[in-house]
Amino acid sequence: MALEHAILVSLLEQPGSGYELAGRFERSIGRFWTATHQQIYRVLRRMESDGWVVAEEIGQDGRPDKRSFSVTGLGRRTLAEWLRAPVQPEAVRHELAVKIRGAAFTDGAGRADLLAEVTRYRAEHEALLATYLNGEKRDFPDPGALDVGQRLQHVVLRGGIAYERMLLDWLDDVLHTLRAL
Amino acid sequence: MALEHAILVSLLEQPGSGYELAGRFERSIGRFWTATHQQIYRVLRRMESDGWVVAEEIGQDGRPDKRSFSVTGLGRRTLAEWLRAPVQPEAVRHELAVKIRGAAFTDGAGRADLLAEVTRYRAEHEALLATYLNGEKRDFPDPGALDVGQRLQHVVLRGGIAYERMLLDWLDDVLHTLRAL
DNA sequence: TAGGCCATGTAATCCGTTACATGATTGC
DNA sequence: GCAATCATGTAACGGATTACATGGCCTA
Repeated sequence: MALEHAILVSLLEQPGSGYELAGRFERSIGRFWTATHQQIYRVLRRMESDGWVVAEEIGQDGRPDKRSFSVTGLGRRTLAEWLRAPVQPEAVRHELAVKIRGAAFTDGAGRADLLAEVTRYRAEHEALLATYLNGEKRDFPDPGALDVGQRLQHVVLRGGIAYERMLLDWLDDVLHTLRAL
Repeated sequence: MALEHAILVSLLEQPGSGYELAGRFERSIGRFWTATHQQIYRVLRRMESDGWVVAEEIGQDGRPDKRSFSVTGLGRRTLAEWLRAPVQPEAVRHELAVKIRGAAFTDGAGRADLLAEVTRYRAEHEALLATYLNGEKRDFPDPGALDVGQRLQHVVLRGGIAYERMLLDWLDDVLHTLRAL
């Protein structure tokens, strides 16, 4: 129910085409809201017909034409209204936790497999933390000299970093627990 | 794609009716996998016709009859197979992060509203942490004397506790950042 | 007597995922 | 020559959400 709003925020930060938005959802915004290009094009069409965004046709040579979207006054007001509404309780879907509790009903081989999988998962998140820390160094080298938008982007990134650190610590706890069974 | 598996784990821990499962998804399992009773009944019907679970009709007086489900051998094997598969990358949906970045495009009143909302959200999660800690004291008073299933349930609960603590710290960071704008 | 709990469902709609489709350009 | 990137879509399916429906019992 909030892909529209994530798109509005992204387009306010920087206007762009559906393709460019899909790229951002793969990178920065994807840290806290995921979407595929199919979803983005569909929602963008609806947002356009509702007057939340307008497209500017940009002819390019050597490249397909693109439609660059910007947020209208109505879109801005719609976002402001949504910002005032309470945060909806989020749908939790933590597959690894289900698997860990499920490990009580497998044999030793199954548990060894889970241990290997947790190790792999941990390495993935260690790499993700490294890219976050890299991005922080690159984008916010001097935290004292940031404008409002950058300070807000930075605090969200710090949330991602805190989450990954917490996750790595907990995965170590999980590995110890599985080894000690 | 894994509600089935969450239900299998829950029914292996303790057989029960659709209604009872819905209650568990509101309480303990809902910490890492949410589902409504409508979803549960639908999936349960499919699982029954696939032979993953069997129902036992229990007539009750003064109460509607209920159908108590247990996991079959096939259900157990299906779960074991799923446990061996890699964890799917999770779909992230962090509405609050979208709102924080969106706050760059509102006025002072909008930001004051967001600050109030973050404060409310923080209180909610403080209460949630308290219930987790309470549950930990109640269900795992002596961590040295637990069977395999309990140790796994405990490590998952510790994950929830670590998450809530991390979240509260980050929300303090967010509140400071919003106040300093 | 009103509201909450036990117990199970149907129907409509919306959202998300997966697969498929097109076509030019640039770099290895 | 092949793969990746840019750029935009359609179609089918399945999962999730929301609303509605039934009905008896128990407690304040």
